[in-house]
Order: sequence, then C-alpha cells, then structure tokens
Amino acid sequence: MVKYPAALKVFVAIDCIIFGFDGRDLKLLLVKRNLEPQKGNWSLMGGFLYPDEDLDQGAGRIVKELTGLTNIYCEQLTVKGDKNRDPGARTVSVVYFALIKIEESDEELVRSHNASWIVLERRPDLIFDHNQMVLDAIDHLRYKAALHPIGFELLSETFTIPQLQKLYEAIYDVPIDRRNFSRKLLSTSLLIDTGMKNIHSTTKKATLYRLDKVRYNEKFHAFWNFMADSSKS
Amino acid sequence: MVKYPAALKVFVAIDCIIFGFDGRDLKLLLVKRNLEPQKGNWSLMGGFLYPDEDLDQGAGRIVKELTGLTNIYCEQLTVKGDKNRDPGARTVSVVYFALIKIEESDEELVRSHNASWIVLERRPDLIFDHNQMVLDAIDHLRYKAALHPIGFELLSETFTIPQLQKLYEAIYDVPIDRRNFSRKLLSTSLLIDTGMKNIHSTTKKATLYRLDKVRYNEKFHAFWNFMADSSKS
DNA sequence: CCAAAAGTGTTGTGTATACACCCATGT
DNA sequence: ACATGGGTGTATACACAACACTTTTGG
Repeated sequence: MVKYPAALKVFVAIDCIIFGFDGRDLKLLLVKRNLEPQKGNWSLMGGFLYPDEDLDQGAGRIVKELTGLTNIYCEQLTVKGDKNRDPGARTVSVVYFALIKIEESDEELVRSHNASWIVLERRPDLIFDHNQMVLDAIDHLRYKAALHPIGFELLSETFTIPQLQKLYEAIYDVPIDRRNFSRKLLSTSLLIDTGMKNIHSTTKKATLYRLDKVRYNEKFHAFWNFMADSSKS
Repeated sequence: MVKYPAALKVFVAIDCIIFGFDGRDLKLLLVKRNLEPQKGNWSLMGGFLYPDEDLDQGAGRIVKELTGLTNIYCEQLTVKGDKNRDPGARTVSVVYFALIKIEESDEELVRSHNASWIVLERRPDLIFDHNQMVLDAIDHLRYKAALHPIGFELLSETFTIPQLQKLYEAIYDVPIDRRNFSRKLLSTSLLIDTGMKNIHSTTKKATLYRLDKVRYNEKFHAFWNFMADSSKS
C-alpha cells in the first residue's frame, strides 16, 4: 500500500449543462443560487462528487435531483481545472452535457430548486467559468448533431419532420430547405410512421413519426454528414 | 468565504497518451514503472496535478518531462473517476491525448524515464484503467483524423504524400487508393511543395511537402469529410 | 376560395470512387 | 530492360442543393 501526499488533494465538482427544446427555442436549465457562494446569481446545476460514486453516477444523480429524469442522454464534455476558477478552494469541475425532453421534466422539482428553463440566447451571466462551459457545450451540440442523430433526444416520443427541422434551424441558426431536409431524414430509415397526425396544426396536419430505437443504436456511431459545416473540436 | 467539507477532496492525476508514427506503425510512448505502486508494470506517463498549475499546464509539464518537447498537439480527452480505479486512493484522472513527431523527442530523456515507443498493436497490458484510456484514444484519433487535419502532427516538418498515406492506412487499418488520396490531399491546399524530393527512396523520389500553417489554422475547425466512416462519440 | 403549411418530384452540379496510363529511379 | 513506386487523367455513380408543383386544412 502506497501513500500519496494528501496536500495534493482537491475538490471535484460536477456541473451539468442541460439542454431542452420547446418547439421554437433551445433552452438551458439554470439555477438561481439560494446559498453561498454567489447567492442570487445564476449557475449551472452542480455539486460535489461523492466519495462512493463514479463520475457518471454523480452526473446522473445531479440531473435526477433537478428534473426527476433518469434515462436521459448525458455525456461527459470536459474538465475545467484552472487554478483560480473557484475562488473558494481549488476545485476541478467535470462538465456534463445532457439533452432532455422538457415536457418530461418535473416542473415541481425544477421550481423547488429555484431553477428555470431559459432561452439560450437570453441567458444571464453565470458564475465562475460557467459561461465558458456553456459556450463549449453549444459548440459541442453543433458539432455532434451534425454527425450523429442526437437531435431526437430533445423532442418528444412522437414528432413531425417540420418540428425536427425547427430544432435543427435553432441549433445552427440557419434556414433549412424543407424538401431536402425531409428527404434526408426519411432516407436515414430512423423514422417510423406512427400513422397519426399532428392535431395541433391549424393547416395541413403533419405526419407524426417516432424514432426506430434499434436502428438508432446501430447507426449512432456511424458518421452522418448531416449539416455541411459546423465548428470546433 | 465559504468552507467546503474537506472529506470530499480527492487526488487528481493527469495521464498522457502520446502517439507517434515511424513511417510504418503507430506507436505509443509507454513507461515501465520503477516505483510503487505496480512497479515493473507498464503504464501511461502521468502524475498528480500540482496545486499551482492549471490542467493543461500539468499535461504540458508531464509531456515535456518525458520527451523534452513543448509546442506539441495536446488536447484533453476524458476524465476517468470510477471509485475503485486506483486501489491506492480515490483518484480522478484527467486523460490527455498528444501527437508528437517521434524523431523530435529526446531519446535520452525517454530512456531515463524507463519509457519506450511501442507499436500500438503490440502494446503490453497496462495498469489500472489505462487500457481503456488507450482504447478511447484510438477511437478519438480515428474520429478526429477523419474530420480534421491532425495527421500532420505525427509527421516531420517535410513529408511526402505516400508517407501521409501510410499514416492514414495505419490509423484506419485499411488500404487507400493512391491516386484518389493524392488528389484529395492536394485539393485541401494545405500542402506547400518544397521543391525537394525524398532522397531516401530507391525508386522514383516523391515530392516533399510542408504544411501551410496559416491555412491549417484557418481550416482546422471546418469539417473535412476525409475518411468516409469511423466510429465513436 | 384562399392562405398557410405539408408532402412529392426533377434537374443540375459537384464530389468520391474505380479504374488506366505514363514517368523516374536503382539494379 | 525491368521492377518498383510516384504522378496525372478520366468515366461513372451518387449525394446534395435549388428549384416547381400538388395536397390538406381552417377560416
């Protein structure tokens, strides 16, 4: 048994960037802090890593605590460890990237944590280096959604192609040709026609599809070449 | 000033996966440990994060200590923090991914650390979760090299197109058509003809190119669509 | 009947692939 | 001269972008 020098120990935090989509805008789930430090300011949902949990477990715990959801899309994004990033103490923060379906999250729970869904472009200034974390996450979302079919994680179980298109237009902030988009999506064979129509429409009712989960898992790792260009590592 | 509970502190290590290419094989720079724990077994080069350094600085320090090199391609890959990953103590390890030009590394220094360049496919079993880290890194290399021109980081300042091709064939373990490869590379306008030829060849001498660093930096983030498919996150 | 949104078709352009052919070099 | 490897050309298929047209629905 070897002893490591205890002076090297640091705090390990986990911060979660939680994206949602309401049909028009991309949103972030942010917390208005009601305890020190930085009480009253906005931040990402986070917490310290517990001694008895793995990193992914910790992220799952934090997301569940805020939204009530368990089986969501959640992946590790980066680690931030600048020596002065948290003025309270040397802290290394593992940043997680989560995509959830807003309407499945527990409103009650969200409110009780003093959190809200905030439109991405209208987000407030965040504490510490959380602003940079969000910028990293937006880059990552654009990068990843261009190559892998993760967009579905932000929509409900059934969705229409026009809804999906609005999502991609929100992610990349560009208009997309309706006809080419539709054809490309249908050719992925990831969509299953439910036979139902979107009854909420006031004009022609769009077809409701659901995701073919088997094909989704098979095809997830294959490149998609979906959006022609994006940015960032 | 707020106090965080000190019991939550953990060790933060940095482990570096260092890739090289010798013209035929992809290689890893691995260390045969000469101190406990796991003395005599192979591992990645690593160390603890110092209290007065940022994470990227720590990775730079560790790579420099082993190779003597400073301005190399080095990016954060993942964080591993399974609660039992290091039996000595709860440790979170930040894994870095580095690409270096083998011939520029300091042989003396490498030897003095009990390290060697080992052909990727013939690597020994590594300690802790280092095997998984290497697998992650190979995936990442394939993924990234398919989209961004990082291959150049593994070749010398001047290189020939056939050399570059051998590198990509090693990365993806597939044969590539010489003519299409050449055309695709030349069309990137990342290559500058040095006017020199590879004098080591025994047949027709290939043209030596060097990287257009300005264009490289401009184009780095644009997708490349280089290899048709790869795998992984 | 008309406006607005959904669905389907066509066509041109560019990019990737699969080939064939010529050139330079050392033995 | 010939074997080996480097360099250039071309035809085909396929994917993508830019378009026009038809259908459904509520008012």
